[in-house]
Amino acid sequence: MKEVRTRFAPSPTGYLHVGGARTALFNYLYARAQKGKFILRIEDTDQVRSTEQSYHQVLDSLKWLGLEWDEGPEVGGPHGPYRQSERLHLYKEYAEKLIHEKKAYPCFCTADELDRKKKQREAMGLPYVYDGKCRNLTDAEVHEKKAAGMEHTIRFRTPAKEVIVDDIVQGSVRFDTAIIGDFIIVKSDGFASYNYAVVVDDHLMDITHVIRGVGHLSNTPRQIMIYEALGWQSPHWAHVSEIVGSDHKKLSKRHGATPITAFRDLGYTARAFNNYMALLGWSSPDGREYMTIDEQKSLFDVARCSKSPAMFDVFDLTKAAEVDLAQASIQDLEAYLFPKSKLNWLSNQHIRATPDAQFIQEILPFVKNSGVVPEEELSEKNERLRGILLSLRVYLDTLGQIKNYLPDFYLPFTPDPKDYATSEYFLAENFVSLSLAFERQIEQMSKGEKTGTLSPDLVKEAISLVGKELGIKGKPLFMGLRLASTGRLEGLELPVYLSLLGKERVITRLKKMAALK
RNA sequence: GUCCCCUUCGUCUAGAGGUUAGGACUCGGGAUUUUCAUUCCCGCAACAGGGGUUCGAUUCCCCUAGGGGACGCCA
Repeated sequence: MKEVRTRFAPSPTGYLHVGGARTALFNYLYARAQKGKFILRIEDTDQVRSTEQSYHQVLDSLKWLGLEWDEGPEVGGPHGPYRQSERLHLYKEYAEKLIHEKKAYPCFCTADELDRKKKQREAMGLPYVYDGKCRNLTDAEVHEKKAAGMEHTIRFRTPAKEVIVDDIVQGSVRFDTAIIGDFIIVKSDGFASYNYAVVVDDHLMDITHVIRGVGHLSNTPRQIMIYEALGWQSPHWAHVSEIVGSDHKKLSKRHGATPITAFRDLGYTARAFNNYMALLGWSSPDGREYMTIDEQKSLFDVARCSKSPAMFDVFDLTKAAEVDLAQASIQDLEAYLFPKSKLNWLSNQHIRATPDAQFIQEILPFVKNSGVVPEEELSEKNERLRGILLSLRVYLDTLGQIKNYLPDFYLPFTPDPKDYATSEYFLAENFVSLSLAFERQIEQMSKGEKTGTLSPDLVKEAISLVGKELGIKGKPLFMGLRLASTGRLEGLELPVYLSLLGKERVITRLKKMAALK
């Protein structure tokens, strides 16, 4: 059987967003599932809008997601070049062939002229189709106009017929070519237009499956006609649903789509993000939702993709309704995230599943970014930091959230009496004696220990001794001590918590809390 | 306006001519955790509406409504 070859073909006219990234993911997963190849091609024939900066941004995003392409920019391959701007000679070659065979023709209509006609039609409420003014120019006329230096485009001579797109996702869809008309395949700047270039490239690159957004479905009959005109075989089509935002509008660069890099900067792992994107429009046969990328690579099938649009339900509209999420800073985006989204749940699951060493390595930049950990302790070898991070990981939906927990372990303790005014454990009569007894026990028991260290076992022992000494047990004992020694009513298991805080900080907190009374 | 597509819990979705319409996230309740989170259990919650076809329709067909997309010398 023929090797499956899929491709992702972004245009470098902006950043990569969820819509495009999910298309890339599907192409990648399908190629992997079929043991085929995944090709990256850059569609930069829009000379006005394509930028080098955008090109790098798109590649960076794909790399972060881990969607490694087998052929394409930077890695090369036997079907190159992989940037359309470097394939101009190919488009020219086949355009000439089409003209020679009278399947395409030069058109000298100006943009202004066309624009005027279009507006007229629209004013009458009619759809615009090219009127075919240049369709039947004689060779002499063409010659003459060219000699006069008139700019021209090349139009495809659309046959009157019905084209059927046989689509893996959408089924059979019929189109009447009368509403398409003769369309431009080469622009007046000599660059191929999308519908033409994509056919030449896909054919020459031996693409077997075109997986893309359903927005392209209505372009497909044009492409099929070109395949036919050139005597080539069409690839298999798979038009997957679009992704819409919480407002039910398609995600696009102009409309609320957040750059992929923003999710990286927020502290989502690529593993979690891919998992979430895979679930947008696709479901695994057994219904499993938490999946590693390897599982996705073996399970993915474009035939299981849904036709109806999927909502990227990650931002809280009640907070972000009037905001342009595409422009928002990371800080702002964080505030607009819906804290209980499925993405966050998946992200938390993936963070927990990450091997320790990898987790530490991945979170370190975010730890650094929090700005509260001293430079000399900012290392994956630092035992205390490792302990803190590993203990805290179950709380994290994103790696970026670590900054909410770190100050407690690294910044000076400054309790505010107001916070405790109504706390039953603080108000308890024995609060101070509990505190004093605990401090004494800790001091006494840790005499022989290394400076600063406080083992969980030692803390456990101290707690029970204090309980016996003062005749307190149960919740009042544990919660009282928790408040007295940490200043908080929630957090890690107390012995672990205090051990990570270290002896000095615990003693300081005990003193400060007791002094508040 | 023309053409195309879509519509199952709030969200992601499974499903199939006969099911108590299933799962996941969220939410509510309970248990465990001497705290919070976790974990576990239980629960709330859906086939857009109207016509057909059929013994039987949420599933097939038509219409309506709503939504989306395409109608470029953008991709």
